[in-house]
Amino acid sequence: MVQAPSRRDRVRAATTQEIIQTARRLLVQQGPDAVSLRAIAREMGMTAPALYRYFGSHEELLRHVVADIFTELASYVRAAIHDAAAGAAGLREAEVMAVKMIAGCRGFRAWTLEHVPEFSMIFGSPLPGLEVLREVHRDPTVDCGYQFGRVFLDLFGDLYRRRPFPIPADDDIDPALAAQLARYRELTGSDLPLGALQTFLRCWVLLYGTVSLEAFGHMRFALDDPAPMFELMLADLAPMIGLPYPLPERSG
Amino acid sequence: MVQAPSRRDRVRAATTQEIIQTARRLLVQQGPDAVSLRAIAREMGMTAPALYRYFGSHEELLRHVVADIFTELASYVRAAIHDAAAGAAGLREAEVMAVKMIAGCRGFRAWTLEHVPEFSMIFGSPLPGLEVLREVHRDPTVDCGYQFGRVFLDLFGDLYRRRPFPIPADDDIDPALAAQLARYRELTGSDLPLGALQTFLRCWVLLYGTVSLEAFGHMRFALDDPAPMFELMLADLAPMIGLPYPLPERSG
DNA sequence: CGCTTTGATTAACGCCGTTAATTGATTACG
DNA sequence: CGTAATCAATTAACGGCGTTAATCAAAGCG
Repeated sequence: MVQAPSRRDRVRAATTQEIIQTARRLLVQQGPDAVSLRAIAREMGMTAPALYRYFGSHEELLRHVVADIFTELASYVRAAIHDAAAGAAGLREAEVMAVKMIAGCRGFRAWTLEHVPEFSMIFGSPLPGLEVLREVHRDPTVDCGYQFGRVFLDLFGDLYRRRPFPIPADDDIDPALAAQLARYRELTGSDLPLGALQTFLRCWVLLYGTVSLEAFGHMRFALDDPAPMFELMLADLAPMIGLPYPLPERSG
Repeated sequence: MVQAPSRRDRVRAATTQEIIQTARRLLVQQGPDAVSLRAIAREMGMTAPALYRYFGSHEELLRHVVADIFTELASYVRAAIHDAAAGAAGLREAEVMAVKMIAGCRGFRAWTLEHVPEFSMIFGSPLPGLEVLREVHRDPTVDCGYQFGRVFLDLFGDLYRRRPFPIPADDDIDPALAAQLARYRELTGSDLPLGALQTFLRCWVLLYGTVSLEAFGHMRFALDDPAPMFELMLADLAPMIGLPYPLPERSG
């Protein structure tokens, strides 16, 4: 049986949240190097060691910040999908699904470009010493990362069930990959065929590559404004999942 | 008229190179946080302020490290392409080109996986305050980045001239993109049509996305070993540039 | 009331980038 | 040759960092 949280625990949780939000504000306003224990404490009218009541280390605090960012990104993308679906009432089902998928991808990009420091924190080079922890402690980062992945996976599954598109047969999938896809399917409790999961991951590679190149500025060697490349990517992505693209748009 | 470098200048350049190599060794052996002026100096039997004779700041030193890494990566990929070409003597021209292109991509991935810290440094989230400098100081980072890009661009151009593949006509390219592609073509002195450059950048997005997802571990939410995804990406990439894939391989 | 727990403090350690002042060696040249 | 200038390095110091230990005041509670 789970105990109801005491008043002190609630205060504690609230303070924890304040710390995370302060850290995010520093991240956004002054860059990643400004997210120091001392700066956060200063900002909150405390001293640095006080934060050790809430987090075991600077790195643990950062992992909670990452988790918070993942959660916000997930709800942002969910909202973008939801809004697009509302705006697409009356269209045929295939088109509604296309609108939702495109909106999810565009939402991901829009959030990223508005939150480059946060994006860097969750999708850039991993914090040193993070990977080892993946399986050890229950890391909030991992759970929230999964939660974000689920937004796209659910949408993708919805699309596949309503409007199945061509996917490779199990026998056409590299056995080494198929085994891992099966594990992933089990992990997520999905009921999609392996081929659909493979296509899902190919889409994720496309989306992540395009958006992170743009966010990190690694396309500036050629382009000042990589926005058209994103649309090109969508044009590549849509036929992979049986969607019409470009859509009949109602607004630019 | 350019003066011959004096003995002192040569010593200076040699020391500069030693510093950069020491920094890289620290990066590889002890991670990005270990690349501090003090640690580098310690490693070289000096004190930290001495390094200011060679670099104006810690960040400037890091930019030179980045440039050095770019240069090494470029020559690694060039060598991989060269070796593959040597091994493909006797095949038909289309197949030779395919072998070279695939070897370049595989070389890029292989180097990355063997040099994850270095890859993170040059292709991860940009160092804070870097982007503003792009146009101001002559930054070695930028030049060496271009030099790396040229490896693939040259190979790509070679391929297109020998075995033209379908590309979009100029009129089918988003005007906003076409203008930038024209600028890029001018910058690089290339003679490729805009459509080929567009295809080139789409390939770069695919390659970068796949490799960086793998290097940064952002695919571990689904796959322990993303290697099969790389081969899938190659299978997507090859038809974009008119190459047969999979190739008749001589060794796994 | 007294004891414990809680949440904070201050002081300190060793690290960092950076600057200023200084020192020793080497070079340049009158 | 001898002296002045230059160069490459040093030491000392500043402020900031993460982290730890010792301390302290208030709250909770028997």
